[in-house]
Amino acid sequence: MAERETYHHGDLRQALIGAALTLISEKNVESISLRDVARRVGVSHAAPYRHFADKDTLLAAVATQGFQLLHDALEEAAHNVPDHPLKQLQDIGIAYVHFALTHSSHYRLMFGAYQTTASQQPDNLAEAVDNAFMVLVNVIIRGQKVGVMREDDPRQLAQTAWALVHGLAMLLMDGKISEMNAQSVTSLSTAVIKHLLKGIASA
Amino acid sequence: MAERETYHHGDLRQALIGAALTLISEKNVESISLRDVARRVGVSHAAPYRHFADKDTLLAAVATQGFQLLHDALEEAAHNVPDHPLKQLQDIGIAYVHFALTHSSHYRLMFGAYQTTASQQPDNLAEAVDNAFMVLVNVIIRGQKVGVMREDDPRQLAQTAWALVHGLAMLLMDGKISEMNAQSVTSLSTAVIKHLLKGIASA
DNA sequence: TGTACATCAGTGAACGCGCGTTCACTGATGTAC
DNA sequence: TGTACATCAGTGAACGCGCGTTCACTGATGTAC
Repeated sequence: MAERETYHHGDLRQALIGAALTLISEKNVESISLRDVARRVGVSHAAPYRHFADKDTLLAAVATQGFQLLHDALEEAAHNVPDHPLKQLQDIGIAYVHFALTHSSHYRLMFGAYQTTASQQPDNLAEAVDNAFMVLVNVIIRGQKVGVMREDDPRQLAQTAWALVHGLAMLLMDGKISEMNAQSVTSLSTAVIKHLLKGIASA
Repeated sequence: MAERETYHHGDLRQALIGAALTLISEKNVESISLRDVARRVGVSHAAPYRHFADKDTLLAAVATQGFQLLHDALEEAAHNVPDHPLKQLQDIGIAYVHFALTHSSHYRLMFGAYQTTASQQPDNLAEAVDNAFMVLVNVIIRGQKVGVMREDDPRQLAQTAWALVHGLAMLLMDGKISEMNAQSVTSLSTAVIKHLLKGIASA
């Protein structure tokens, strides 16, 4: 597609990741092919093999980038009310669901089944996942220090919160929960998260 | 594979669904093909078209059957302590996660992305989904009547619980939450669900 | 500044593959008389 | 009880397809002297 004046691309690696991302936002993850991605960049379909061992490795890189974006989105949400951990946790949750729904195809890739079986699982993927997760954990630890959250294992509380927003996002994406009664996704998320917060807040 | 003595199969429709289920339990959903399924039953690869419009329709039938199984598993869990809605809700949640993890490939199909885009969405799929969901709703309504649960919208409380267990099951299946510290899935599920229950129980 | 050479990035043809779906067919079954 | 015929289930060849990956290659780049 794109025209190149030089024989060498310059930064084909990043370009391929970017193209994969664009394609993912256009159609669903399963139906994008390595050849599609190469076409998009305007490069022969064998060229990607100079930068990625195989298709899965490229997709893993895209997934890694997704977790970095997610991390940034959560961090940003956390910075709005830095002194109110409970509200912070709520905002992070809402931002989480919002991110998932506005990047649904990317999000699906990040959590896709094949990731588990992928031949090459780059270490920075696991690291990126953990970074995003730690945003939750840290807010909870702060909440406990300030005395507004229960003194349970903070990682387990974070896993609970994660499970809730992940599940909500997925059910919405897959159409299993329909936003009936003209209820917006945000207000539904808010309500759902508040139920959990009642369980997390110290009595 | 299987030998047939008669030209006509008898109940090819059910046999195909069954074979698809077996294949799904052996490998992941994306990699099973219609031809695989037909081979398994010992029938030509064109034969399924006498019973299903296309591949998606067959898979939708398999998904529907999955939701019926899930419904039965949840009902069974609910019947153990019929007079204690909070405990009941907890048991249902644990049973839910257990079902998902012991039928992971089937479960993935039930919630798969393609379901949303499927050409033929049989009405009994939506019905089966709703039946399973109603197990949750009904327990909550009973809990409210008995006065042990908050008086929020029961459907929304049920959606919250659903999101939690769905998310937990998915994160575990996808290896995003690892059962570290030799903590069993059941004890993790129990702990996670208890956090939510604190939010749902009436103060 | 110029040249030789190693290294690396991208090419394009080719491989083998299995898929979903269609089609004209044939074998089996049931029903009306 | 026997026959004619419509209906339906399953067959097997064929279609067109795009995929992931490999390979020997060529064009570009940088570095040592």
